[in-house]
Amino acid sequence: MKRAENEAMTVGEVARLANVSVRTLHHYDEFGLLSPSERSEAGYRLYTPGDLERLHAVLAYRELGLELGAIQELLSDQAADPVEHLKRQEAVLNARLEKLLAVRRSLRKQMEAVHMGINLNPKELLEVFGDEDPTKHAKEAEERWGDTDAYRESQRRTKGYTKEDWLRISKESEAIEAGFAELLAEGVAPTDQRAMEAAEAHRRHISRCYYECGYDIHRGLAEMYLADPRFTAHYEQRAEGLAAFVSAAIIANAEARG
Amino acid sequence: MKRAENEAMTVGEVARLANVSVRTLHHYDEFGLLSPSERSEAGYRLYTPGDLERLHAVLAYRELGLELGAIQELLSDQAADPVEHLKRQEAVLNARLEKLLAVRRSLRKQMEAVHMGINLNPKELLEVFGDEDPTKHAKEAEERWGDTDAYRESQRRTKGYTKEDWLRISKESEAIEAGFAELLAEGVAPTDQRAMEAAEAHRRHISRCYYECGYDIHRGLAEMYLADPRFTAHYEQRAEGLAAFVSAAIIANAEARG
DNA sequence: CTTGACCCTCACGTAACGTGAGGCTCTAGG
DNA sequence: CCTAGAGCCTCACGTTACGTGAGGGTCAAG
Repeated sequence: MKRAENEAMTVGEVARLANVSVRTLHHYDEFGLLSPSERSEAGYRLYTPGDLERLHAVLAYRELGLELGAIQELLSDQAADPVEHLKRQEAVLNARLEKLLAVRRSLRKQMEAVHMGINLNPKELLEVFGDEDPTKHAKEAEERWGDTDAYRESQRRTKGYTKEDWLRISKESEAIEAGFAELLAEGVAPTDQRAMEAAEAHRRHISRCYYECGYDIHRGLAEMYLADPRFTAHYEQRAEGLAAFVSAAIIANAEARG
Repeated sequence: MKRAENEAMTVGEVARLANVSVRTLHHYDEFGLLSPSERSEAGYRLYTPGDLERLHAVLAYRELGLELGAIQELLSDQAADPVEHLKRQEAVLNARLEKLLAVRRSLRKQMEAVHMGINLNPKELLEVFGDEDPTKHAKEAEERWGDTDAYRESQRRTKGYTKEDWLRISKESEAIEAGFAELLAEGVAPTDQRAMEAAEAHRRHISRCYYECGYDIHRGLAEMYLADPRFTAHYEQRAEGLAAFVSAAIIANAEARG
């Protein structure tokens, strides 16, 4: 057992986990996109958790149709912190989603046309494919992204966060959580007006600082706070029952306003 | 001007229209997937409207990630009428959409984790990519589709439409349209209860026979009936003002129930 | 009758792996 | 201890869906 203290995984294990082929991992290694940080004495590739994280980013970008070279550039971009990557990924993904939705609209229009015995002319149907696929050939990806609404939107919110900004954001979330904890301590019900206001503040905070968070998405977060022990723990370590309280408040708020 | 009566288009024109490269069209020709039905005396490829229709189907399937060989099989499948193709495309597309939405959920979870200072373990993040991409390697596509919820759902509705079924469906839409026309003739307002019931019947008819049609999608159809002259004409030829009436009734119904 | 925009047919290049070939390495069982 | 089988290694050529010229006709305009 030359494997680093049970930490590292072999190619096969990683491949199964990420549902990619071993060859793919070899390829990424060869390409220099993802080289395992360790090797066993026998020369076996050993992937650390850190490597897995990188792999995750790679796969996320790949899923969005970026070329390996472009992915490499993005991942080696020093100026980009993890949140930046996540935002980029979401921006590209949103563009991709919009495209697919457009295709679906076109499909439904065709079905409706058949339904009504109408002949659509092929030219107009082809137009759906006309708007450039924003994920293809993503050289100068930065520029391209500037072209998508989603990215502009995302950028508009995050334009040049400075250290002070981050400090302020972190203080804000602190204040919001503290607010929840206080209400809980006072014995206020999560369906109370004040709890719902706290939930709304939480939602708006996310929307301002991270991503557009509608009521349905917010509801999803509420569920996760209870379903995922790590998120639960985050709240529980401040006060017992806080996770459930926050979750309930968010849901009540979503019901009321969403 | 050897071009067949102004009907056919050259590669370049088609390429621009469909936003693909000329080479791509050459490739499809060479591959036998889409050979223009005509050639000019000089040997220029000339695409007829029929060819454009086929190209549209090809691009739709391609957009969904199918391989050219698979697309060819599908398009040469005699047993499949146009509606069948559209349904297949929608089924695959829905699977693709679900996948992307899953990735987006994962991204948001990560952002939320950063937001809360939590460390997600890479293994679980990789799991998002774990569920097979239903569009990849679409040999025996039929079988694979049988694996996606969307397709089962779609199939469940359409299982073995016979000629009588089609006749019944066509009679149903006839009846629905006649119902609208009658209400219009009686001078009933589109916001009237009876008009909204007709709209609801229309929506349910589509849902039963074609695809899941929610209120928002239905609203989209209503807009299209006014925006696209061919759809407008379809209703107007039955009665003047019918297109606007149907459209208004659908919207009223969606507002009320959606 | 030339010029520029298109078109043709080869034909080789590329990206992201797939698919063996030939050969170590590791762990469980006899 | 030894062997089988599953897993790993490094070449290295194959594949898909085009990209990218090369070399050479075609066509409408001036």
